[in-house]
Amino acid sequence: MVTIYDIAQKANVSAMTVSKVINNTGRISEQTRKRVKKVMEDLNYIPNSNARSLVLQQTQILSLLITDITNPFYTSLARGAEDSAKKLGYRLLFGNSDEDYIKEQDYVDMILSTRVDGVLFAPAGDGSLKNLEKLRAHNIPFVILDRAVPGIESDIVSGDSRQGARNLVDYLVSLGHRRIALVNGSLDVSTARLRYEGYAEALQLQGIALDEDLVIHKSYREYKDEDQLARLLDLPAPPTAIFAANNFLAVGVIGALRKRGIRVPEDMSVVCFDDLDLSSALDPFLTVAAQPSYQFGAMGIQLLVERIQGSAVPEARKVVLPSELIIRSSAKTIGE
Amino acid sequence: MVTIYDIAQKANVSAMTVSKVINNTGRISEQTRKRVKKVMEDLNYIPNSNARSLVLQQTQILSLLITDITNPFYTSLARGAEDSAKKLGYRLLFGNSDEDYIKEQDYVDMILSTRVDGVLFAPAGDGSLKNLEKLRAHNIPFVILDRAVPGIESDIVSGDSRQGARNLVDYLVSLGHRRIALVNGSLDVSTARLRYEGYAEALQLQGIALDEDLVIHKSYREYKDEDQLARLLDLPAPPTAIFAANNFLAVGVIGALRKRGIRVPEDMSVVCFDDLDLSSALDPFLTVAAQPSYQFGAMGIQLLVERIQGSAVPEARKVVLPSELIIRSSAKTIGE
DNA sequence: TTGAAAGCGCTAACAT
DNA sequence: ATGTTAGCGCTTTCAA
Repeated sequence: MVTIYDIAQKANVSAMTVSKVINNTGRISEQTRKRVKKVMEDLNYIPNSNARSLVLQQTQILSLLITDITNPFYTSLARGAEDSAKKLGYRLLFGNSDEDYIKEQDYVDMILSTRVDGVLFAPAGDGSLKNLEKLRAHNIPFVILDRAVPGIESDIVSGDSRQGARNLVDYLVSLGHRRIALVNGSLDVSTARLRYEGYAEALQLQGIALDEDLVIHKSYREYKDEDQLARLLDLPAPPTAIFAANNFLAVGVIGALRKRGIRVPEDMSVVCFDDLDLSSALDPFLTVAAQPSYQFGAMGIQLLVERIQGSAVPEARKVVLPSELIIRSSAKTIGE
Repeated sequence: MVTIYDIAQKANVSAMTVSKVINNTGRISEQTRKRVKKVMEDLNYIPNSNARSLVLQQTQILSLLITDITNPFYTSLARGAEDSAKKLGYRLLFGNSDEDYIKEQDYVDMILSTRVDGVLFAPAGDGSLKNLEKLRAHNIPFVILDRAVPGIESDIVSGDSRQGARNLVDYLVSLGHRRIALVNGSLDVSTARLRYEGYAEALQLQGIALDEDLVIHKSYREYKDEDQLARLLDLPAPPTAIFAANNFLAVGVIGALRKRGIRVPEDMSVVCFDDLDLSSALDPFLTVAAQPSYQFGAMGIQLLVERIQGSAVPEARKVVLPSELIIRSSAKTIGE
């Protein structure tokens, strides 16, 4: 491998001079600089960033940990993070926890040993607490994405789950629905709790009694489980509308409904949190509370880098990105 | 930061002994091992992988470079790569070139300076040649994904674009179509060339003259450009079916068709290469030649690690993953 | 303007 | 079974 010493020798200077040329530090005569640069090109020299990191005590690497790479919400978020990181001169080390605390922990260990400069962390849920505490114990700056974790104070970029849920339920009520089911994520996850709260609040404000029989808590990823849904539909007074707490659950719900011959929206209205990606453009069908996922990533990196570089950054900044109600055709006026 | 020296001191041993405990090398008495381990835990010690990489001359990092993180094909591929890398003890450094040679080059430089052990490289197109040559010049093992690049001999995992295209066209012909348009990617990309060839071959075998007026070459990502499509539809004898060379182009085509009030499949049949993701489960609509994208990634990592670790690996292994024709409802018998 | 020396955290090779 | 030495490629400090 070509090192600065190879360059130094060929250019008849010291390694130190080469280093200065590379980093544009110190005073170097124009002549020397040119000569060194020439040799670097001739020899195809590429600095070894491991050696650099070792002495500098910083890597210029940021880590992004998400929970589900197949979900367009996170894909788009990743894109925002990547663009932003690139712009700011950082590399992105990428991890996918699959909503699994163990996998998440493995990634935390990897992150720690890589000595990344900071972490953009989308927690799997409340159980992420000890993983985040570990990062903190090692003084790695991090910004939390999407889901708050009780017990951790930090910068966080999140959506407004409560408000988004209320908008969705309000909308359904405005269509005449009163038996509205909630197919929720696990209560172990802050956004699921907030969506549940928003759902409950909206109902209360509309003077509709909350019926716990109409509420299912599963996981954001268990969109294929149809048993619980069956129970919902076999109720003496089944719902006329379903609010799915995320996009995947909505897809699962609709799939299961169709299997039973229940048409959406004719026989059942369905709305959800989070949009689907481009392919839904084929059939702009789902009525959703869409979140600005790209912004989650871009903004997250920005906060993170500010915290890494900035001296006087306020503690625990909370950025809340609003969701947008996009009315399409998966919900309709009741009884029409 | 806690180093092996801190551990060594607390445990009353030398740094070397600590190193041996960490790596399970050399002979260490059970007693010493226990004591050292205890101290490591007490001090929350995490090895510095940069220092390790520097002396070992290997990083245990693999790089994955894809061209479009928003495309489910690559997302799924990334997931396969990630799972596989994790299983084999490698970290994954992730890059997205956006089908852009310049961005791709930036990533190559980053990869080089990180001294990754190997690269899984999905090229943007033929112009990736010099980027791949650069990797080769620096002796970084790589495996190419999806698109062959003329001038580069290497391990490669690709689909069977020619055969997939033929299947799709044959299917359309079997439905009675004879004026079949091709909305293709750029001829700068091997898969686009092969899909074009497959298209042409299928037509010829069916005794249908190829009409270049029915062929459009754009880019795999330009799914929103409607001008060229308009030209196609305004032809004296417009097509009755369209073969889109990838999923995004199909979405664009269908969107544009609908804007003009042309229904799919009633007025126009549409098929494409590559499936959409889960969200298409909502409306299993598109008839596609689906590729096993997860396998692309998983298999790619496997070949890559074999090449990195293995001594006697044959040169330039070519793995071809077949596509599967999935017939849904975006194409129908002509005139029915 | 340039360079020598020391050290970042770790491990291979070689003692003891 | 354990320790000493040297060095991976780079930069900081200080001296020339």
